[in-house]
Amino acid sequence: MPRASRHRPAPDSRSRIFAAAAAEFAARGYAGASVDRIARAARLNKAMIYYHFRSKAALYRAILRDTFDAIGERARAVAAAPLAPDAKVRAYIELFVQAADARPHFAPIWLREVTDGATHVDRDTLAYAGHVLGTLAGILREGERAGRFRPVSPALVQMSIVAPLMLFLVTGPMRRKLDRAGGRGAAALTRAQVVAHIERVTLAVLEGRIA
Amino acid sequence: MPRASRHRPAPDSRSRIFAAAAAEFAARGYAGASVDRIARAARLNKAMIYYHFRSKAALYRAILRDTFDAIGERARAVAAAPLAPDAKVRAYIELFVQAADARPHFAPIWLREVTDGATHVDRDTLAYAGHVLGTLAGILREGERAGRFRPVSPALVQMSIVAPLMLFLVTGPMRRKLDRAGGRGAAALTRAQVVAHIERVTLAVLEGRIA
DNA sequence: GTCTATAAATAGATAGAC
DNA sequence: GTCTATCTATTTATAGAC
Repeated sequence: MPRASRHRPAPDSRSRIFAAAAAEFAARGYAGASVDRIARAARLNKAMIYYHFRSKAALYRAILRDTFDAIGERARAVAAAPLAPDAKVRAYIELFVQAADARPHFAPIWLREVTDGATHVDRDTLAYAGHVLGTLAGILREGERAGRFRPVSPALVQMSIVAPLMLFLVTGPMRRKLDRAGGRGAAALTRAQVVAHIERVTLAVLEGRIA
Repeated sequence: MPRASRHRPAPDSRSRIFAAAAAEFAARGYAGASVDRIARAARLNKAMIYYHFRSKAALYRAILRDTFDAIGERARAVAAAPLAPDAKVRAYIELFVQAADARPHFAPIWLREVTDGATHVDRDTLAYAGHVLGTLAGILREGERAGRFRPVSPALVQMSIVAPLMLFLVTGPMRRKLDRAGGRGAAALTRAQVVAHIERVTLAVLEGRIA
């Protein structure tokens, strides 16, 4: 979590606001989130939020930016690592799993932001998201040149990776309710199952191993 | 779109509210939607909404219910049709594509509802959603018994089908902005491409054709 | 840095005339 | 069925004391 000034230690209040806001935006979405509730969760009052952040929108953008900085950095590291193409793809998938661990609120926030038509993100953060996709495109191109991958649209691959993962992460409560209201074992699905499935399928498609 | 009474023809105002509300909920989510804006879009005033529907929540639930009625009915038809297991799976996938055509606002609304933790749906509609998943489970079991499918978790299959499709449907504006802010061809992805990919991969997994 | 108090706009919902 | 007017609660945001 970044802070306002690099000269002084981060005041505890700012990071408390940051964490409370991430939880609130994740749970209720941008429109549903209340600055008052964020303040209460951070054990502060509203005025302190406006002391640290220009507005509700600026606070929201700071959270999005923070995550994309982290994902973008890791994505570049994966692309630059001395790994075979298939290992890079696996590492690229792992990257999002780890990002979900480190920032559990990112999946719901980003899913909503996308559904909102990307109306609240700033250009810079959007450019960061573009770079992540660009990194995947680079990995795929490398695999093609090495004769290991078939040509597949990077956007399609990205969606096949991220969509099931995000939806799994977000459907926890819903799957439990579904089971309670009819029982079909949807709640028993594990993250490991989903990730293994994504890795297996993605590499099979890229390596042309689908008969 | 259902109406309040089956004895009199549906008043135009009710269906106008229904359509305007679907668009508003899709664009802004439950919390972000404004009853006032829905009324204006329907060329009516707020009071008329409360004349036809008990509350904002009831209006929202009516929209969810309407779609799940339609999907549930089609799902049952697919399961009961005299088709081979692989054809049934293809038809099951098609079902969601057609539902997205008939009700373009369903994908964003359902994606948000799920992200909200399924807090606004009523039990009955949730049970309907459960039946749809149950139908898929039946198709898969039938394929297993016929020796055509390997055993795979129905919830995992459902997620692999619906997640990329929904995310594709919802990311239109976002993908266009992504291309404008860096250009990676994300906007060029077509629905046909996505659906073909989903069908190919789903059947390959079920039929054990992944080496 | 942290607070209370409050402004100003908007929300969902209702009363009651026609 | 359709309207205007309004009640009440909640929203984002700010002023100003400490």
